[in-house]
Amino acid sequence: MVHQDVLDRAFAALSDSTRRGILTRLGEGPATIGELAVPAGMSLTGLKKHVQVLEDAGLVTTEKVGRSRQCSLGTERLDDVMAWITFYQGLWERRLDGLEAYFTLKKGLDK
Amino acid sequence: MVHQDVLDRAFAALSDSTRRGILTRLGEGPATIGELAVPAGMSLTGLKKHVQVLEDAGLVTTEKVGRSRQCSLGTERLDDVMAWITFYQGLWERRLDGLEAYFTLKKGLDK
DNA sequence: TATATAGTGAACCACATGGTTCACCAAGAT
DNA sequence: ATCTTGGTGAACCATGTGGTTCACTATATA
Repeated sequence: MVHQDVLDRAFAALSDSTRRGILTRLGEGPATIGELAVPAGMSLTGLKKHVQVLEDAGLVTTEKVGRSRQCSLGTERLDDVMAWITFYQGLWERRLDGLEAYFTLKKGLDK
Repeated sequence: MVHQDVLDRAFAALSDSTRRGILTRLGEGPATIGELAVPAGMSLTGLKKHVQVLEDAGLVTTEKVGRSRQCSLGTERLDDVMAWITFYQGLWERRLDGLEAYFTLKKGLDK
């Protein structure tokens, strides 16, 4: 799928624990590819790809400084992701309400 | 990756708009594979696979009734997903605080 | 200037994903 | 008893993903 919307890319970027780890690390401040690669136990090339995915999703910004690349948390605040989750939880709660209504009705009919 | 944790599976399941559409539809009440396949413009087999992904993530439960299969919203409330997003937004806000502190400091030094 | 270091791109690999068709089975309808 | 319908599993296909190695560039450092 070449054409993914913002939600697709954001959710996909977050579906990997290595990438979530990178975000967590960057929450403490910027880091280079190498500094991120060591704790991830991964090659520079491999880690770079993860950063690319995060950058495409707007979760990370990078800047080449000297011979290394500084990675920082990006501009995407995940508001849309949060909104979708909240929306879903609304559906879910209403589903529960429906079940409760059903059982209440059933109880009423039983007695 | 065979061993995915709950977050991995949940985020991955939500990273596809067809699947998010299925969840939205199921928020209005249960539906069969066929009823879900029509609006998705997809074969029964294709749609069944999406439902399987959602079921593996705990987002959907299904039950065979007669010759059709009833799909409903599952037990996964996405609390952990919500928690992660909230955690991330915390990181992000603190990052902003850091920038603000920096500029405040810089301003102080400039004058 | 020579050497070490940080990152990058291309090529490759195994496996996952998102879809299809086809053959089949079980359950309803006639 | 036959026919139709809803769903399923297997096989297949193209593309994506998560990782590697290797050759290379560009920047520091000695």
